[in-house]
Parts: sequence; structure tokens; C-alpha cells
Amino acid sequence: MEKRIPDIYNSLQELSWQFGDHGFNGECCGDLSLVEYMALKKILNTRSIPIQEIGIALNFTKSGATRIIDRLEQKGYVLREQSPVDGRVCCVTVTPRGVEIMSKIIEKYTKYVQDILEEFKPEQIEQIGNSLEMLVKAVQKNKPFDSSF
Amino acid sequence: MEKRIPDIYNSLQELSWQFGDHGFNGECCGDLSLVEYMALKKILNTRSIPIQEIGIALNFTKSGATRIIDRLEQKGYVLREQSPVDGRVCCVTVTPRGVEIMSKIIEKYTKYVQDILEEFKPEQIEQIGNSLEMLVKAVQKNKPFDSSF
DNA sequence: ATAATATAGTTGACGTCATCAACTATATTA
DNA sequence: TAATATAGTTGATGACGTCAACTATATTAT
Repeated sequence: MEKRIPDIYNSLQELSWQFGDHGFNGECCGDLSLVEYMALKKILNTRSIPIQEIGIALNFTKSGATRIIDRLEQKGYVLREQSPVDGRVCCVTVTPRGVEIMSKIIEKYTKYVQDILEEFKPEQIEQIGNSLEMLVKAVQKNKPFDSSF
Repeated sequence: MEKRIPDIYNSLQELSWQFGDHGFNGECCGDLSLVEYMALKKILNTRSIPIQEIGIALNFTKSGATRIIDRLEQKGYVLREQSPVDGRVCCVTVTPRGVEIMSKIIEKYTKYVQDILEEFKPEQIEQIGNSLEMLVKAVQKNKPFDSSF
């Protein structure tokens, strides 16, 4: 067992808490919850996506996904349209207002990250960027997580 | 604006989602929610802590903290005791069962992180560890996060 | 000493949210 | 064309955190 591993786990957890639902004094993303923000981001990145896909991507049931889209639609950030290809499918797209709120949110967070990293040298920032990239890639390989207890 | 910053933000968010409430198929920590796990960890690290402190540390109201402790107590992982120093204060301590579940959870996650990092070289792991440590320290300096929209 | 105030914690009512199971509507297959 | 499969929605439900009001203990002022 690599000695550094437990430290890495702890750091990851600490950071995740800060960037998760309870960080930033619970003030996540304007009038969006973290979940809504993530859904909106997913929709934006795919341009048009069936509701179920959103649920799968974010680990919600399809009814959960329906409810998330309900909220985003009420707030005016997305639109439902019936798919021209398959009448059962409900393509969700982002409205201009949705695009706008997203860019504002991303701007705030980016600003925050920049403040956080203010005192680091460019090569340190480079190193941090590389490390996080490696981690993300490693995580996306979807190693099984044994959740039995 | 450093060019790397938006990437860093994205990576952080990606990792946070994975390590947050919805990652790992929602299978966080045995019979503990992420919030309960974080509270238990906090209690363990301080040995004995007033309920309100837990709320402050994790960004909950004091009644929210009360409810979290209720759940942990029902599950047998913590105990409430009146403080000998101040009768208003309710010192929370971890039971042996609490210690046990914590070490199991940490073991699982550490194992997971190890699997994730399996293919990296020791110096890469070292670099990742250092980067995360820098990030955690930077975050803990508690820069203000502008949450206005 | 005692009355007034402050603080820690609890509780009932409430709103939010995700899930389950049942349902509708459309598509595919036999 | 009948049977089955799939996408999405909905009502009922349970988990959870907050607010405001409350209890109990401690501190401060007179």
C-alpha cells in the first residue's frame, strides 16, 4: 500500500465537501441547486438529450430526472420538445436564459478558483492542473467501488 | 487570467461529484449518509464536541445538527453526554461501533483510491498528493465566494 | 442574592426533494 | 394486428434540513 494514498483520499474528500452541496455556505449556483446545475451542464454539453440519459449520467431514477427537468423548465432554463425521431423521447434543450445563468455560474466559480490559487506560481498551477486531470481520467475509468459492509 | 484555471475548476467539480452524495451509485458509506459520515468523522477527530460545533463545521443549523446526531445515536455510533463543565452543552462522543464503521469506510475508500491510482508511478502519485494538499490548504484559507447573481 | 439576559439543545410544523409503483403514450416485434 | 417494450409522467411516500418556539442551564447586572 502506497503511503500517500490515505492522504490523497482525505484531500479529495475535503475538496469534495467544499465543492459539494454544503460548501460555499450552501450558496451553490444562484437559484439552482447543485443537482440542477449539473443537469443543466449535462444538457448544455450534449445540446439535446433524453430525460432518462440525464438520470443515468447523474445517478437518478427517471422520475427523479423528470422532476429535475420540471424545476429547470419552471425556472426557464430548459425546454422540452418531443423528439422528431421517436415520439416517446423528450429532447431537452437549454434556453438562452439557461446559457446565460450557466456562464455566470462558471464565471463565479472560475473567479473563486483563481483567487484560491492566486499565490501559486505558474508551474505549480500547471502541476495542480495536470494532477487533477490525471485523477479525473483515472476516476472515469469507472473502477468498481465495493460498497458492501 | 491563467489559462489553466477553468480546467482546474472543471476537474474539481468532476471529482467532487464523484466523491459527493451521488457518486458511487449513491452507495456512500454503509448505513451512513455522506452528511452523517462527515459528522462522525468530525466527532472522531475532536474526541468530544458540542452539537452546535458540528453544525458550524458542516454548515448546518443547530437543529439540523441535532437531527444528524439523533440519527447517528439511533444507529449506535455516537453517545450524548452532558458536559461536566457546562450543563447546557451536550458532548458527543463516538462509540466503539462508531470507530469500527469509520475504519471500515475509510478502508473501502482508500482501497478505491488505490485501485484508481494503480497504474501511476510513485512520483506521479507523489505529485498528485502534493497538488491536492496545496489545494486543500488554499481552500481552507477561506477566500470569500461571491454568491450573488 | 436575584432578576434579567444569554446560550445550548430540542421539538413540532413545514417545505423540498428523490423514489417507487402505477399509469399514458408511442414504438417495435411476432 | 396483437403483444410487448420503452420513454416519460404522476400520486403517494419517506428522508431530510430549516424555522420558530420552547426548555434548561449559565452568566451578568443591580
